[in-house]
Amino acid sequence: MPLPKRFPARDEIAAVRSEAERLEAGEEAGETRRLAGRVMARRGHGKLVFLDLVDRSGQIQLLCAADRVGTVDVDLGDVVGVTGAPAKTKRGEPSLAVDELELLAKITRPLPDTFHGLVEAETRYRKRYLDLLVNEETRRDFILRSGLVAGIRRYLDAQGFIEVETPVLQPRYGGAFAEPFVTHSNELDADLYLRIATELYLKRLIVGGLERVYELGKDFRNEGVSFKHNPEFTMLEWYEAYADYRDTMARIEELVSTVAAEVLGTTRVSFRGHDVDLAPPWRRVKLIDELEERGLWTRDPDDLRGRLDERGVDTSKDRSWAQLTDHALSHFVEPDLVEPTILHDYPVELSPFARTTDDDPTVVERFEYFIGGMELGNAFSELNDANEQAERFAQQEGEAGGERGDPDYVEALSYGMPPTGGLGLGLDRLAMILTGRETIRDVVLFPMLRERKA
RNA sequence: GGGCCGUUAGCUCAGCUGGUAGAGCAGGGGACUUUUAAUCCCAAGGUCGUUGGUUCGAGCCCAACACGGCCCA
Repeated sequence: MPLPKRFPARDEIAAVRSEAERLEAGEEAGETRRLAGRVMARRGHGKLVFLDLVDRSGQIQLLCAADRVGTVDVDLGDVVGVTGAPAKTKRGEPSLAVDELELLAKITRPLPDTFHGLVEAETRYRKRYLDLLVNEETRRDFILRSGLVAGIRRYLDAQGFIEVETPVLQPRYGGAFAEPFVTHSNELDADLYLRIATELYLKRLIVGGLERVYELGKDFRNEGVSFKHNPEFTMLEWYEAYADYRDTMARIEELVSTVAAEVLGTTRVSFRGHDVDLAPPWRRVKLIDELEERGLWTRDPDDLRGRLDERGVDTSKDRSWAQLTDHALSHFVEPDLVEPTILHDYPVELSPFARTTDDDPTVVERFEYFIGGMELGNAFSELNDANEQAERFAQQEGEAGGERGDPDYVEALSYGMPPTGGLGLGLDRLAMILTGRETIRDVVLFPMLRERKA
C-alpha cells in the first residue's frame, strides 16, 4: 500500500508541547492533536514505546501504548504523522499520548549518530541535510539566518525602499576590486561575467528616479576561500537618494541593531571570543588616523612598502600605493576593530565611486564598518558627477587591478543623479556575527567544496 | 601557493614496538506498560581515502596523489 500523500490539519510540536507542559504529571488532556515529523529517538518498552518526534518548531515525546495504537513498527529516522492527546508522564515529561500512528516516509539507511551528532566538517557541508537533521544548532542557525534576511527586508521596505533585481550576467563587471567568473552566451556569441557587485546597475536606477532601492542577492568573486570568503556570497546593497554617508552610517547602525534585537532578542553577541554590543552609536574613527597611529600613513609608496616589509608583510603582489594601503588596513587595523566601528574618510585612490570631502580633495566620503575584527561592508556618498567619474575611471585603468571603465554608466550619470548614499553589506558575515559561527561555511547551506573524484 | 594536522563499520571514536581489525550508538532478530543516550540477550557489519614502495608480514614505516581542517601568503 502506498504511503499517504498528505497529512492535513497538522499542529506544531512546540505548541502542543507547551499545552502538555501545563498538565499535571500523569494527566492526559481531552482534546486531540495531530503532529508530524521525524522520529529521532526510540525507547522500546514492550507494550509501551516512547518516541521522540521532531519538527521545525521543536521536539516532543510520543507515548505509544499497544492497547491504543497496536504494534509500533517505526525505526529511528522514519517520518510519521500521529493523532493523540497532550499528556504528561509520571516522570513529568510533556508528551502526546498517541491513538493513531501513520508512517509517511520510510528511512532505508541508518541515520548518523543522534547522540554525538554529525561532526566531520566535510560531511556536514556535502550532506547538509544530515547536518540539519541531526544537529539542532545547525537547524537553529539557518532558521536564524532566514529571520535575519526577512528582518532586513522588513526594515528597508518600511523605510520606503523598493527591492529590485539587476543582471547577474553582465557584459562588463564593476563596482568592486575582484576577479570575476567568466561564462559565455551562445545566443550573443559573447563572453559574460557573473556580477561581482550590483553597484553600477542600482545607481542607474537612482538616476531613473526610483529614489530608494535595494537588492539582496548573490555576488560572485573568482578568488580564494577562507573563513570569511566563499566564491558566491550574499550581498545587500542599498542606494538612498538625497542622503550622504553620514545618513548612511546612522541607517546601518539602526538596521543591524534592529534586526539583531528582532532575531536574537538582544544586541549583545559573542563572536570569535569577543563579546560585542551592536547597539548604536558605533565607534567612528578616521582611516588615516588609525594608520598614522600605527606608523603606516604615508603617501610615498616606496616608503610604505618599506615599512610593511619591515613588519614581515609580503608586499610582492601589491602594485600600487592604493593596494599597499589596503594591505596595511587589512593587516594592522582591521583585526583591532572588535567593537562595531565605522572607519571613514578614505584616500581617493582607493575609492573610485565616492565623493571627495569638502575640505580635502584627496579624501573621499567613504566608510567601511567592522565587527569582531571583520569587515562587514562598505559605503559612500556616491560620486554623481559624470565628468569626475570618467576621470576616476581613466585614472583607475592606468593602474594594475584597477576598476575598468564603464562609459554607459558615465552616460547615465550625465543625465543627473541626485546626491545619494549607498551601502553594501556582506550578509553571510552578518549571519556569522549573529549566530556566533566562526566560519562562513557554517552560515552558507551549501558552501563551495572541491568535487570528489571517482 | 607554503607549512602542519586529519581520512579506520552508516555515525562518533580506539587501535601498543609492524604480527592478519575493536568499542559505543545506529541497522537486523528477540524480551520488557512510564522511559529520557532506557535496559538486557543474540546474530551481523570493514577496499583501514587512493596508488605505489619497504618488509617474511603494513591500519601502523616511506613516497606520490585526492579530499578536508587549521595557520601563513
